[in-house]
Amino acid sequence: MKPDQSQAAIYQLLSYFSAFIPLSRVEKDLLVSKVQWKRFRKHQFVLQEGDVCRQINFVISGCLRTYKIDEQGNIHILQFAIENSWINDLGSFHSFVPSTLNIDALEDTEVLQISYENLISLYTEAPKFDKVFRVLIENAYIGLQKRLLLNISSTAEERFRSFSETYPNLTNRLSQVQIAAYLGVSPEFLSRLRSKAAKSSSPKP
Amino acid sequence: MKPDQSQAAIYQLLSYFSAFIPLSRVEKDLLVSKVQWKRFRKHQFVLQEGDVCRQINFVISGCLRTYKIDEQGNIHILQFAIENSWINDLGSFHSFVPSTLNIDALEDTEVLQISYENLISLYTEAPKFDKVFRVLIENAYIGLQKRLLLNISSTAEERFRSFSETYPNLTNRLSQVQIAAYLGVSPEFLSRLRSKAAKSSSPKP
DNA sequence: CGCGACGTTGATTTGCCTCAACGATTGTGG
DNA sequence: CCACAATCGTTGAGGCAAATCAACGTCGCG
Repeated sequence: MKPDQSQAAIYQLLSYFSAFIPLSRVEKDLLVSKVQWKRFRKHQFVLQEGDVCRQINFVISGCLRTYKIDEQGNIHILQFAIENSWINDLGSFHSFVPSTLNIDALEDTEVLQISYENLISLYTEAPKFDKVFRVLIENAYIGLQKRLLLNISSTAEERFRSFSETYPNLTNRLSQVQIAAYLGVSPEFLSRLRSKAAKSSSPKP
Repeated sequence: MKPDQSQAAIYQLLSYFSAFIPLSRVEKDLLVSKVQWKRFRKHQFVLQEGDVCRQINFVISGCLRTYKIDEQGNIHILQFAIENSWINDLGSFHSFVPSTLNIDALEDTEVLQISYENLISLYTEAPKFDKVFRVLIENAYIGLQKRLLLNISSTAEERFRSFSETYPNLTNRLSQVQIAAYLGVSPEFLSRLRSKAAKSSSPKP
């Protein structure tokens, strides 16, 4: 591990875990020994389509996104990850198959990574992490289910409202192109939705 | 536990687990002591909107569905569960909040249930089940992610083709109304898709 | 038997996309 | 530090995918 920045990053990771489950000194040390600090520049790839996803990523600062490119070349965003979020391609990670997804940086970003081998040994040496990651992924599953439901049952307008309310910070931080690709609408249509929403919320005299 | 049918059900559950992780005699006995056999008639509710989801369900035979009713009264299906599938509302189950989802039976159905208390004690007494359920939910997450991607990036026609290929058995077993509510299209439109697909695959002379 | 779900088909409407053009902003290399 | 390119957000016109509404035959079930 590098000193300096990585020390602060590790402190952040431990705080994150402590917030929802207490870890012993031994467990903390073990965890720290398994993570690796890394930095990505804006536009840099964290994972490229065709490669196997070999580590899970915990974002310390900045912003990453997971997306897929379809046959027509359109981008569809599965997930954004800002500070204190996890991001990776679980399917590829667990089955060692080449990923069909891309992960890249929307801002300069710091992450802590855990490789597959390290994660396995983490589970083996401290089974409590089975529980920790079970809870983490349960929450991710619940969130994903909500999003799917919103997608199959709502109009683009409702999805956008819901997104703005759920992630008010992301709404300013991301460009509309990114948000449109996440909501599954064209940037042009999102623009119309926004102007419509602005009009109805503050009717100019 | 009841004898007879429930014995066969328990055997089925143990086979299911053994297929992807070995369990010791002790772990098997513990698991068995935590489950309860139950039967639901066609149309019967397993979970109703407004109630807290208090157990997870493993389907032995038959078919259940999770769905949501929107403001206009339309039904949107999140999941079907046939033999050897799990079904429940995880969000409600873990947070003790009233569910916004319904689960009911599309056929007469047998399940094995594990209550919240029993699941917690199962985790406590045999931490290996943390790992077991971590893996289960990881797989569920991966599947859900695929479905979401399909929904935001594909036309109804592609989604239907994908569904037919992924679940050929369900395609016959379920009514088109159910499949339409799962795919997020109107039953009428699904009907048109089907007739179009039939035409193109076997062009009548 | 009769009633209500189901599947089908037609006509019309609508939510959203595509293509295109335009300023405003960003960023990049000379 | 400026010039030029690239990206972004906006707006308009036209088109397509899918919803809606409606009518009709069929089937299973009480």
